[in-house]
Amino acid sequence: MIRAIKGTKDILPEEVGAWQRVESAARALFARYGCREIRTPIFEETQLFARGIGAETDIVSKEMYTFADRDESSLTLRPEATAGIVRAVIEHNLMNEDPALRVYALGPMFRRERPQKGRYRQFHQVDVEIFGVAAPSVDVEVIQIALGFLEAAGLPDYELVLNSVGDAACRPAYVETLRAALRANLATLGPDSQRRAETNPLRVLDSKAPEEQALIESLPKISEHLCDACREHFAEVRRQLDLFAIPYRVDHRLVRGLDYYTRTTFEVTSGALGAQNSVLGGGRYDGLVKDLGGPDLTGIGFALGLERLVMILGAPKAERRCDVFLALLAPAGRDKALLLQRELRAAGLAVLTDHEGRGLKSQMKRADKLQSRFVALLGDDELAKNVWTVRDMAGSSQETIEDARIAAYLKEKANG
RNA sequence: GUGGGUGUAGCUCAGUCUGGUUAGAGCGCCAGGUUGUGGCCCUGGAGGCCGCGGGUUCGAGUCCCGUCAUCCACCCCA
Repeated sequence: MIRAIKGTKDILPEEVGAWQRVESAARALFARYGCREIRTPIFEETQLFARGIGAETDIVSKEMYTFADRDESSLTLRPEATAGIVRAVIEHNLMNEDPALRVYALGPMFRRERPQKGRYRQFHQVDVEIFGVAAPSVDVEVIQIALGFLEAAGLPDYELVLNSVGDAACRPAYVETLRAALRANLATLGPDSQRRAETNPLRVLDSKAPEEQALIESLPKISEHLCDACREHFAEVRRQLDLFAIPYRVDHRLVRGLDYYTRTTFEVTSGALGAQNSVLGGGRYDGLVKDLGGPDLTGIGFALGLERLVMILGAPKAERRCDVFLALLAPAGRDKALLLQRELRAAGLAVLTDHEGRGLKSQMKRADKLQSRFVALLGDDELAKNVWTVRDMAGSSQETIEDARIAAYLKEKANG
C-alpha cells in the first residue's frame, strides 16, 4: 500500500472545517490591520534561505528539503515564509509603492525533521510581516495582531514571552561576553553546548539540559548589555504592552532559531502540545532586507503553526451537509426528483438523493446522518396525486405540497 | 541523527506475560424488527495473510531475531 510520506498528513473532510474557520478568522483579522495577502512560490533558490536564515542554523544546515533541478541549480522547499516574502518585496520593489507595507501569507512549509506531536515535515503557517516601520509601536501592533488572532481562533489560554536580542550595534559585543563566560565554564556544559559556545553562544541559553540550568541562570543577560537605542526601544515596547494591559513575561533566554532577528523577539506558548509548546513565534528583523540585496528596510513579523493551533482547538462538531434530502420510493418519479434537485441546487441549496433504490428507512437514516433539515418524499401515493410529502426533520412534522409549489416552498423554508 | 513505546476489523482497542479448537468487543457500515418514515432500543450480516520476513516448536496473533511503519521524547522548532 502506498502511504503518505513520513511527516506528512492528510487533512480529511471531517477536519477541514476547523482549518477553514481558522483561516477565515486570520484573513478577517489581518484585513482590519491593513494587511494584504501575498502568495510566493513554495520553492526558491537554496541561496535565499542560506543567506536569509543563516547558514549555521539547524534549519539550513540539516533540515531543508534541497534538490538539484535539471539544470543543476539548487532548489529548496521553503522552510519558513519570511525569506521568500522579503525576496518578493525586493524583486517587485513593493516598498516604493507602499513604504509601510503590510502583508500576510498562508501555506505549507517543509522541514526534514523527525516528526512528533505537533511537528510535521510539511506543516502550515500563517505569516504576517510589516516592512518599513522602525517605531516600537509597530512591534506592539504586530503582537496585538498575533494575540488577536489567537483569541479569534478561540485558543483558551496562552502565554506571551518577550525578549530583546539587540542589534548590530550591541549584540556582537554581548555574544563575545557570553562566549567568554561560557569558555570559563566549559566543564559544566554538555557536548552540544560546548560546540554552541563557539558557533552560536546565544543558543546555549535555551538549552534544556538540567545540569546546565544553574550556569545558564548565572550567565550575563542580554538585557544588561543592550545599547541605548535597543534599551529604549525595548522599554517602549514594554510600556505600550502595559498601556494595553497585555500580559507578558520577559524571558532573557528567549533566543529564536533564525539568525536574522534583531531587537524584539516574542513567542506564544500553550500547554496541551507536549514538548512542542510553541504555537507562534516572531520578531523584528531590521537587517534582513538589506542582507538579501534590498534597501535598508526594517521588518517585523510572526509565524504561527496551524497544525498546532488546530490540534489545541480540538475537533469541532459535525456540520450540516444537506438542506433537503429527496427520498425517492417510486422509480417512476426519478426524473421528477432529479429535476427538482437541479432546480434547488441552482437556488443555492445543498440537495442530495439516493441513487440506489434503497428502502425509505435507509434513506431517512441517510438524511439524518447528513443532518438534512428537510426530506422531500416522492412515492407512488404522491406521484398519483401530483404532490410531495415534506418532512421537517427537527420538528418531525410533515406537510403535503403540490408539485407546482414544491420548489418555491423548499427554497423559502430552507433559506429561512 | 539518538532513545523508548506501539503495530490485531474502516476507527478505538482486548487477547500476547502463562504458545493449543472456527481471533473478539465497542463505534461505524449494510439489512431486518414498521405494506412508505430518521434519532433511542433489539436482532442479524459484511468486513481480519493478527505490519512484513525469517527462526524455535508437533503447533505461533502469542516466544526469538531482523525489518518497516507509527507515536512520544531528545536535538531543534511553528
